[in-house]
Amino acid sequence: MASRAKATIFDIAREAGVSKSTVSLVLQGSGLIRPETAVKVRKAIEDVGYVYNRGAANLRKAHSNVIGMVINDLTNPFFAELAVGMERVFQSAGIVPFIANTAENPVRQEEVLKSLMEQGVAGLIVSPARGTMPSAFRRLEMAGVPVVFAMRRLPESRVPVIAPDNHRGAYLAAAHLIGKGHRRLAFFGGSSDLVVYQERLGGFREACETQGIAARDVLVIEGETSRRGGLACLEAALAMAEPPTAALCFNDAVAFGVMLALRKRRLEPGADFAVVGFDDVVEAEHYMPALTSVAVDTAGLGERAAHVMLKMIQSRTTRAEDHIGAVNLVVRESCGPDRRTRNRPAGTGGAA
Amino acid sequence: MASRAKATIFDIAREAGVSKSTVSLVLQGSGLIRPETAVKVRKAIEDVGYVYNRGAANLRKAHSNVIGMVINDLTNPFFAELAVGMERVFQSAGIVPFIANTAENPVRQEEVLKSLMEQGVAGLIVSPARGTMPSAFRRLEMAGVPVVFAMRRLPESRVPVIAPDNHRGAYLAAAHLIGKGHRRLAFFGGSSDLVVYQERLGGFREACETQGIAARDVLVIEGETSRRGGLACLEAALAMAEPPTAALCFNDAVAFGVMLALRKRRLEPGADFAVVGFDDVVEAEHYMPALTSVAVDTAGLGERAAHVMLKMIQSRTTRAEDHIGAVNLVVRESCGPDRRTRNRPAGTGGAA
DNA sequence: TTGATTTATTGGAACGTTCCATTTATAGGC
DNA sequence: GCCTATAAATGGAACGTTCCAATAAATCAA
Repeated sequence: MASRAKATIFDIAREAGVSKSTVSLVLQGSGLIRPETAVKVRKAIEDVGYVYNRGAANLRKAHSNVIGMVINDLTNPFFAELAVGMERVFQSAGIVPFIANTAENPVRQEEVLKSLMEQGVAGLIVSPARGTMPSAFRRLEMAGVPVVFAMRRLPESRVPVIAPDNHRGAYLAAAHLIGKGHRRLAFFGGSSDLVVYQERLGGFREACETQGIAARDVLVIEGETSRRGGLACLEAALAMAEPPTAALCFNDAVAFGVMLALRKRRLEPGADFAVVGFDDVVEAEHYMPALTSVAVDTAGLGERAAHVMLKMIQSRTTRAEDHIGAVNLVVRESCGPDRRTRNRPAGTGGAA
Repeated sequence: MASRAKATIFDIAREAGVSKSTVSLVLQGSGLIRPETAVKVRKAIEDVGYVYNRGAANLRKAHSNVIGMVINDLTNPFFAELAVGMERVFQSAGIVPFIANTAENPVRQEEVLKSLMEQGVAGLIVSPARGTMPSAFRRLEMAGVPVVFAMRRLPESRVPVIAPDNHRGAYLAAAHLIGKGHRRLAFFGGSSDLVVYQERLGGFREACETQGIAARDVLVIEGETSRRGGLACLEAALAMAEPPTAALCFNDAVAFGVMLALRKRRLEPGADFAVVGFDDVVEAEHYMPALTSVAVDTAGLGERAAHVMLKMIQSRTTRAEDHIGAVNLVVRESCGPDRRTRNRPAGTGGAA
């Protein structure tokens, strides 16, 4: 019952009447030991309540089986979905990934990375915090620990990236809006220190140019990538002289904020102002109205990142190909046609 | 640039022209070494790109500084909030907690716990997966690892629990509904194999009895604790002969599902059917209509759990007091009066 | 100067594994 | 029976730390 000092491989060796080496072999499932012996040993392990000391083992083995996942914002359901995808593949490889949150704080991130390294992780999947210095991952690189960036990338870094095709996603979304007759468009939320932001905004701009929207008719408002940020963006936009009639949001959280702000002003998202999100989190489908959003196959990206990581570890390299995931626009109910265009054809009722 | 074999304490000793012991002392911030020596050593550490091997250290030190958090459903924002609270206090103690997800799967949970133990965690904060066998934590207990249950408890277990006052919360919510004139009440979602469920349902029932609601007028429908579950519950309820006019939901996710189902049927949550959630996740406030919910101070509970854990580790005990957190009902817009009652006083308009 | 005290530094033995090189037991070939 | 081949089990050294006991250097009291 009560536990004296922790049991070691020696204790169980004595218990089973074999040598420590034999126990070690059993622990590793070696085929060298006689089945009956193995059984005997396993019983002793059970009886004594032995717990394997991976730290000690790693001292010799050089490679642990711990993989860390460093996330910039645990409260964003998006990252939970990403984690779930990763876990699926790690689980089947017998690995338990450890998740750590940096809360979008580079200093905290530094601590987290340090701790993970000290723990002797075999590899790291990271969504870097905003404002991460390029140097932040130097230590990892020096130590030869495989690192994969998921969703976000750093300006100049040779770390492989698994991310969706942000440019294309934004392009599709903007084109959709324009196709619906909107002529004054906005891009809401995010900030320019994020590479993702550049990419999404780039796609948005390209669509506008290609489809003949004048530069002065596109409004870009940076802001927090949260509901609150979206709310602020919409308020700012509607305060302008000639406000936009549609917006592509940096992500779904921003879009939800925008819809909320519209409701507060007794405007109907979709009918009165079109909004498109990005990421297509599960809530998007369940919103009222359901949010049109760029689906990035989050869980799939997570799986992909995990696979790449596994391969890197296996081939003990620190390099790998980037992977840009396909995206597609999921059209739901959050963007009707521009009202001005809409009034010309048959008058459709008001309530959605 | 390229990294040869990992640098050890010996390498940096040679580099700095001191002994390994001195380096070790510096690493631990001992006051015994001369400041200038310490500086010299620290420089060498930097130059060589040394990373501390905590596994090796733990071999001697017996106590690591790793704390694990085992969560049953990472995709529920509720748990992210809990984690954030914990992280706040661990961070100030210089500890990086590792989070692992069990996805509500007892088998996976077993693996996760095993892995964490092997890693030599100093303590574990756990929200056990549904269907966890009481024996699942025996090993931990045998090994003397401090464990705290957060939010959920196991039927018979001496592990300290940090949880909200579920009974009281449910009581308050039900009383609120009854006070609004509702006479046919439902309890939606959750399943009876969860202790939390028993507690919440108990509070609900007590309120009904106390306030004179006949037993045959209270409807209990178990279901998934997710949006989807809520949807199903509402459908089932409305299909009955004399459907309820209000529901307390097991948690906010269920409540969101219920509201969604109402909308699908062109019913207005609040006006046509009252719904109350439980947990008061951040989204509750931002829903349309804003969800009345039982606030449990999730982050506060997380902080509390972390503090208890720290204290247990410090006093090397495996026992601690339970902590039942205060709750309060946050009234928003998701529950108007019973329609029948409402028609009697002055006619208030329809739209909320 | 000498010894006692304090201050800095150091060597060596653990810690719990793995893995290589051996040893011991078992079987096979002749 | 003896030698060899195969199978099964073992002892010892190593892994990178910590910590104790011991040493070396500096300071002080006489």
